[in-house]
Amino acid sequence: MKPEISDFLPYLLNQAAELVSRDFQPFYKDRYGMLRTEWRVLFHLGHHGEMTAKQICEQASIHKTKVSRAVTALEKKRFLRRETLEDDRRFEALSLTPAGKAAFDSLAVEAAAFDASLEDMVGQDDFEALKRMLNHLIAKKS
Amino acid sequence: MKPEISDFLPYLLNQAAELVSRDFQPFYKDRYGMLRTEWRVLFHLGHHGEMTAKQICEQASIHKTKVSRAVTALEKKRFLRRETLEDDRRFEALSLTPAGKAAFDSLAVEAAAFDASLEDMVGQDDFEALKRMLNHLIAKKS
DNA sequence: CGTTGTTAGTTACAAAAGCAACTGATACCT
DNA sequence: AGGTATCAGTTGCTTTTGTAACTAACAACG
Repeated sequence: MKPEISDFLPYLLNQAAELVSRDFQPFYKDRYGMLRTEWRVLFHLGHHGEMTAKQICEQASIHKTKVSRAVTALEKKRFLRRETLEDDRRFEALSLTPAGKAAFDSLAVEAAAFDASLEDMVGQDDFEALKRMLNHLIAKKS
Repeated sequence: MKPEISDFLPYLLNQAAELVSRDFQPFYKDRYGMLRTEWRVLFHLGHHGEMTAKQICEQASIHKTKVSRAVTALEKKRFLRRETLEDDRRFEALSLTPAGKAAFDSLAVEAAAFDASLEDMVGQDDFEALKRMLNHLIAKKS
């Protein structure tokens, strides 16, 4: 039997991620001029507070050069500040400035609304199940 | 209550898609020197037979410039041939050469095995449910 | 016809991502 | 201490992507 394209999970994940990301992009791009990686870094810092670049790399599975450039860009936008750790001067503690926090708060509200719209789209039960499965898959893979 | 990062569906989809894609990449990259978009185009042609570039764009939600370049690359690799449609000479019918079919067949087997390994990872019921939900989401979004 | 508009696909240029080599700092090992 | 290895983060260079303008073919309307 011929394999159906809609049966290959990597394809489905890519497609879904692509479509959903594209729809959310205007929120951080138009208002704040952020790139996707910048938004992701801001998101992580907003959620977890102070982190090092390495921690962001690991948690978000983003390559260190991408994070490095996003951090530089966010710093230039005055959304983030860095402070070298005194016990190990290779590390920098990254944290959001008040302006960064404000941007994060505002975007977090919009993200929540966007998420809710996705929930409406697929139905509440499926939505929870989908998140659970994706978390499971991510945990197994990373 | 603080929103958890693992509760934002676009983030989860991106993360899952990224991790899974990265794992499958070696199959088409190392053996055939293909890029991701090339593999996706090959995949579609392998499944659907003859198609135009536009049809691939629509079905796969890939931008036409990306498809155009992937088609050129696949043609250079002798995996694909184009034939201008006589009833409307703007269109080109794209089809796989025997070499392209062979590559597709081989990759389709590996893709199926890869998919099965993902099924093992998340469990059969969740796997089916996940695919169903993603298909549903994609249908609603595109 | 011929002019205007639209469509499939390409190309040129700019932005972003990937990769490998690098810097500065720490750890380890003798 | 001195030498080597390792690690966090950056930078330079190449590859890939995104955007907009373009070409060639068709359509519609006068």
